[in-house]
Amino acid sequence: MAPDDDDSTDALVDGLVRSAFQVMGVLTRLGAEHDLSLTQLRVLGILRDRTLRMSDLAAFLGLDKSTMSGLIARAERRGLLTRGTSPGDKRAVVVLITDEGRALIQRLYEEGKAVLAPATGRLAPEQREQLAQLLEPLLSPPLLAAPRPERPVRGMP
Amino acid sequence: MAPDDDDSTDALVDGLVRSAFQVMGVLTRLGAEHDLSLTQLRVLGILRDRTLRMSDLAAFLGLDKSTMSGLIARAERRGLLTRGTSPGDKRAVVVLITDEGRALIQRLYEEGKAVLAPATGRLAPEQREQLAQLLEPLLSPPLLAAPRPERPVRGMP
DNA sequence: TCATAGTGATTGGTAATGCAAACCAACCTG
DNA sequence: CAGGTTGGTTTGCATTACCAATCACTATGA
Repeated sequence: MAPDDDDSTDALVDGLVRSAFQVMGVLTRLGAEHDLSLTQLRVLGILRDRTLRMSDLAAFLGLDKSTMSGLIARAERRGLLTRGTSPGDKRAVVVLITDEGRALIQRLYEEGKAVLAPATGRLAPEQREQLAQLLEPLLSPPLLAAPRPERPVRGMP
Repeated sequence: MAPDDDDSTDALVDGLVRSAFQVMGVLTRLGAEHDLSLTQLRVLGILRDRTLRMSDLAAFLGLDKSTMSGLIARAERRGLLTRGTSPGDKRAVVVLITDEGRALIQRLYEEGKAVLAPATGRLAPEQREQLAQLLEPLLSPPLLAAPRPERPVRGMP
């Protein structure tokens, strides 16, 4: 059934899942310290260098459109995001990050790096580079639906 | 401030965070198909080869003890877990996985491997092995609190 | 030994998250 | 321009998660 049902895949999946939970744990804790849920944190990360419409954002996050409304509303109420109307389509709502939101996510990113430093520091710089490169192929075509990005994507998804 | 404030760390953190979100997306979707939340899925994964008390489980997951009660109650209602009393301490409640729970998490693990196969398959077996090995140092001493494990931990955390 | 402090778990209250269904508004197609 | 589609919001519901308070049992010390 599985095309690569060997030990190397087992060990890899195991490591990926464990590292994912570890990273999520860090992000959850870090976000909580700033009253940000994981999803809100992610929204800010996505919008840091992009502007998306509600439905694109929903597709990106794998969430229902209706979920977005409340999510964006709360973030907007806190001044982290703003709603704007799309010039081309009067129905569409584009979500923009505010300066305050940008500052917050930037700060969180720095904090995240610092928290992960004890872990990443266990690798030599060449190893870090190698690890990042090995992860790349796993990320390129996302397994989950992503909206048509206007430009190549970089940074926290 | 950060001890390794270089490009290799930036790229690595970026890759780790993105892969984490990707993995979580897969697990969330997979779990949802079986009416399992991410946390429930994780609980099953943890208890697959272990038996823990409520508070240990809470510490492991980084959640409040009170959160566990409802979580375990729902899983118990579905027949995936059972509560038992600790022999040594009559206050303590140990949580055990049932055969049904074990079968479910095993099935999910297989499905997870299958879903991730297109991604992991982009790497050659040696690369997979190498990636798993590079991840290992990041995982060994967890950044978040973990309960005193009675025996070395393996498998989905 | 027995009162008291501490630990393990549950309960009740509140907020956030997420889905589904119903809905309105704007677009698009014939 | 009528009918269908798409983009968002609203409402209702279950789950998740926290905190504070509570109950049950354990452990401690006078």
